[in-house]
Amino acid sequence: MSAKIKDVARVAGVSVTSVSRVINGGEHISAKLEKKVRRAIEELNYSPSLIAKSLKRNKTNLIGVIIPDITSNFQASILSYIEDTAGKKGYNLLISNIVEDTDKVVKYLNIYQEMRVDGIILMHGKMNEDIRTFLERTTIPVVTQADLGIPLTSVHIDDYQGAYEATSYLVNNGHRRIAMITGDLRDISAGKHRLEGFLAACQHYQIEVDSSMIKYGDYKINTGYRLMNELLDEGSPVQAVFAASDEMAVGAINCLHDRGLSVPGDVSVIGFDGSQIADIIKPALTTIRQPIKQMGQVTVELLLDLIESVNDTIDAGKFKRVVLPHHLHVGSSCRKSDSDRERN
Amino acid sequence: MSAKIKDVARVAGVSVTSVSRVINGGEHISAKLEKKVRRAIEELNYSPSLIAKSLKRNKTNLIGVIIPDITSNFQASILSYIEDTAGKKGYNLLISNIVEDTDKVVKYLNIYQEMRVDGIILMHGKMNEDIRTFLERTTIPVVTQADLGIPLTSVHIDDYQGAYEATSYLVNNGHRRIAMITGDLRDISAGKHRLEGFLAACQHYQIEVDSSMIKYGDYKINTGYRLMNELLDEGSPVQAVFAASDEMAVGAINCLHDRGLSVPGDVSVIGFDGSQIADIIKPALTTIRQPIKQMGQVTVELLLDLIESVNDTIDAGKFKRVVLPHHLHVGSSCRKSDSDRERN
DNA sequence: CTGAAAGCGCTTACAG
DNA sequence: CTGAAAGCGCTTACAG
Repeated sequence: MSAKIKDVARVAGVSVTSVSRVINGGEHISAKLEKKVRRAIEELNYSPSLIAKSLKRNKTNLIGVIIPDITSNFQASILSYIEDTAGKKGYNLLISNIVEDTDKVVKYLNIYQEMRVDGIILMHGKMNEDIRTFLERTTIPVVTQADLGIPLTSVHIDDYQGAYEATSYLVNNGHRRIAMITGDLRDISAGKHRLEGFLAACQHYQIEVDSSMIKYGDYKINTGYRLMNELLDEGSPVQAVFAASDEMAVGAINCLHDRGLSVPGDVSVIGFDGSQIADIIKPALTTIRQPIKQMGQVTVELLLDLIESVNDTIDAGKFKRVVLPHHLHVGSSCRKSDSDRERN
Repeated sequence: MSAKIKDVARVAGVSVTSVSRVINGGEHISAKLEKKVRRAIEELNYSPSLIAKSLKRNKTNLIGVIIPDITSNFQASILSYIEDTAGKKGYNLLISNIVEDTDKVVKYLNIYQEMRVDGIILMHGKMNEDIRTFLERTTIPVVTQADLGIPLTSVHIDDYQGAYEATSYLVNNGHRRIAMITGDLRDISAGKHRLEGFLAACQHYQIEVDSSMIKYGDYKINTGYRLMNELLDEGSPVQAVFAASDEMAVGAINCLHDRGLSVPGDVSVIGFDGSQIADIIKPALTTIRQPIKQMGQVTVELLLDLIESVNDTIDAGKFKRVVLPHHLHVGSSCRKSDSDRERN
């Protein structure tokens, strides 16, 4: 139905080789020939098939992205920078929203493989055997935004350290009964490291933390609300809560408000991520800010490096771990004590 | 480097035709042959090329989606339902985030055309000549979530009516000085219709509205904040504000708070969309709720109908306009008067 | 039930 | 500077 390169060649009265050359540029061609071809393209409203081109060139300019939850503002923001950076380099994004369901990952990875994407970006932090097997076997360049315990190029912050700092901040402002609303146990990267950072800080400051003070969530607002409720119902009174995501922190704050407790008057709340939601909520959320823009950009840049060096035997098997800086952003959701002698 | 169908055929000792048949199913093949092929596939870790398959079958199972701003929770939510519905039907999404920059649209539409996507979803509401020309020429099925003034299948709510209801709600609760923070003038769908609905309601209730009471924005939080500031600085005191998006409403509320004004004590604020942000903000936002899940699902269903009927001459040229129901969701961001005799 | 061969729409050595 | 022809990795009539 639509015109092919052959049709253009016929109408222009030249060979398909020449048509291909004027479209792709590079080689020298006479102005006269070019004009004829351009006219024919215009006349036929010709649009070259990237599918045929991809098959021939063995390159699709496609990047597959696995994202845990696109409705998370933090993740959507990273994705927007990934899209922007990739788009400027001529790459398009194939996106799979796994809704935190790890079982879907392998299914999509296989589709990416069959689509012959040039590279894959993994934003999730959970693992299973199928994923591991796929990643070990594939020859497609991969960059992950988590520490999956596999020799893979990755870019992320130091989650352990971030959690340690968040907890220390609470301690240094006079809190002793600190609860944590953490991530999924199966999240072996951010989730695991943030919990470990919390526990390490508690140990350092000789703060007792029993299991009733730790609730496992999934980074979502509603979960933060529900777990805060459990915390208030079950345990001894808490002075502060460290949530492993801003969204759970917001859920916790809303729960506290609904139960007539003031933040930070009665309970301090600190979040993690530094997404937009932290700024719009009242009180403004104190949180660990991740460098969102940089994470998106660096991820794509590293992936493109891998894609372009895929034939260099020199770089074969090399991978990088990039740890980006985070920082504590102080809002108004934590009570401040005057005696914070040990800040930072 | 990786195995082709030819390799599988060689290892299995059969023809490529047979390999293709066991992979795609459908035709009858002997159990013995199938076993040989399966074993070879396993042995070679063979992954069929969807690129080659697409070229041959003239079908990519790709859907291109143009999204104005993926960091908007409302849009991201719709996208997640689009992704889910499409994924279940075996389609993958190619996503382009245009960051509200209409000039990017045609660029991406052309890429979609070259990628031979099976269908296109348009989430934006702005138009220009290039977009119009493309849409009139293309043979690719398109579904839009706006009324672009072109014979195209579309699914959206009645924005005019929604805005009319929102404004009426404010009036019926005793407000007379009502400002509107609306969308971009170039948004000829939602933006235009919501403004018209507002103006019509004002006229109906004989409410005077001068141009200083209307501010043009872009649906984002920061813009809502800035425009609310302008409203307070310039004009006579407002009693209520109708924002054309929840995000701008939240920005307006934060601005009011920062200036020491109470919502809804001093000023009522009503939003539009019914995204998650409406629920998490304090006070809970009164807003016009759009059926987000349904919008995503119906959009994909209609697009798949178009894709599958593309060869039916009977359906050629037919298009549908689907108008989905919205409803007023009452939160706590609007002052309620006892004398609301005319409540809808 | 199975296979040889043409063809999908391009690109790219190779030759002139 | 230009073109004929092979080939990218599949699918699918057609024949047996």
